[in-house]
Amino acid sequence: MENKTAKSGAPQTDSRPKLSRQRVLQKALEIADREGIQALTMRRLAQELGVEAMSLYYHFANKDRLLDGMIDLVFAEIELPSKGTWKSRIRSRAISARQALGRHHWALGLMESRTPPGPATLRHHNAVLECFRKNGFSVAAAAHAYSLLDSYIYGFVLQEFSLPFTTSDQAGPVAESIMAAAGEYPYLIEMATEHTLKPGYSYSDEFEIGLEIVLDGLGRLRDEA
Amino acid sequence: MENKTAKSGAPQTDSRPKLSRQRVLQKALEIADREGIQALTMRRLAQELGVEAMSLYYHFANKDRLLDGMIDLVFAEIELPSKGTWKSRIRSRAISARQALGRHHWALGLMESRTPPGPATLRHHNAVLECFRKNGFSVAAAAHAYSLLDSYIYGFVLQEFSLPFTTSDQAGPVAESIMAAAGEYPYLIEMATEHTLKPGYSYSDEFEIGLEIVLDGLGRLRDEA
DNA sequence: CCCGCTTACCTTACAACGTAAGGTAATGAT
DNA sequence: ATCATTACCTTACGTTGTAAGGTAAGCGGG
Repeated sequence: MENKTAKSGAPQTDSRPKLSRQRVLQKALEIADREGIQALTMRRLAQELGVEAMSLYYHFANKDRLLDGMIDLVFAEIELPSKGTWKSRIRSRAISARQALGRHHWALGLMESRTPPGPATLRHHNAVLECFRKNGFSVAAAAHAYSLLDSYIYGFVLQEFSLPFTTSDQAGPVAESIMAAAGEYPYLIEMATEHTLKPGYSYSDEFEIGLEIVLDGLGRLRDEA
Repeated sequence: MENKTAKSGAPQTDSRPKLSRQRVLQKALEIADREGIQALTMRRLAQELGVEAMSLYYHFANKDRLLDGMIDLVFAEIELPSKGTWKSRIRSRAISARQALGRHHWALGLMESRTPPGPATLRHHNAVLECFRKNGFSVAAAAHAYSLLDSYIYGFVLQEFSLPFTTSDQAGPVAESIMAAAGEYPYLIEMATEHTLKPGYSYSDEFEIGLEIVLDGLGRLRDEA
């Protein structure tokens, strides 16, 4: 016990709580964004909040519930535009979704094995479905559309962050190790030398290209039924 | 030391190694598939292989390298069909990819933060690119096509497994908790009652629907250039 | 005024984790 | 016969999530 002469650290002279669900969640996001999800430990989180680890368990049943809350916060960041054609609205919400998931790229890794979606997530999905349904999509078509669209968004972000590089000028070491096994992968090499390694290339740019193809597909889906 | 009178367990009377990269990786896959990735600990894995935990470190520098190997094994399971039109070949490899990722649905969660791709992964990507390039896709078009296609596949699997249910008859408790917040999410409820909760519905069926839309888009992409 | 309840945080403790450091028995080469 | 290499084991350490229970402050009712 090298912990003060009398009692514990700061005996809570103020009456107001130091912690709150929101404060904890925000700090958790901050740590995960800054140093990766593996750096987010209960002790570390507590420390940055100026409390002890076990205090967090007053606000969250366990770490998984905290992670659930973090995911819901990410979904809350995705904006649902209210103006324009259905296509432009869906497009800008897709771009916003990619940005949000990109800012917190630990989020996708947490999605497997998550419990029931939080309120922000539900509100979000509801709003997107509303956009489809109010613009000529049948219920079935809306289901197909939403599945395709979000699959594309999630998958793209996943690939974007599992890629060892994003822009051509940071591709050095990886490219070399692939080139090392030279003749084995001719088409990979062609792609690298003639496309992805060209100056100015950035995988991020692929997002909107694919998105337009998806949106065209959704339009056709709508007009068929 | 309650560990035998003389020495340790089985003093390795046989000359042949009990362990090998492949044997370890296969058992690791098995455990992760059976009980989830969080059940895959070095001690547990070693135990099921009949050795001690530290023995694994002779074959893998650390746990991350083992996880890398597991991912490469998953990619090795994806078959690359060699017959048919480009569309049918790409389609069946997409279906195969979904199946492989579905059999090992921890794989996607590991993809973030992975080190350079393994040989099976490289061979796989090379083969898919070959299929595009030999069938009228320009280098740029092949890049777009591959990005879109795999984004869709990865994203779909991700959604499929982050969904709390897959078929309509196991949707009970989740549906109820959403219905509880009744008026809040009208379009979510419409979707549920008129589509996803209908008997016979299975989200898995959405995959091929979206896939056809994607494939159509790829065809148009090819023919434009 | 005091007494007990609730709220919000703390202390201690533990089992399980990844793995560093070093040991050892068998095999193969010289 | 010697010695290095291979393949596995023992022990130990620091870190993790969290169970169990403690405590101090504020509040409401008698």
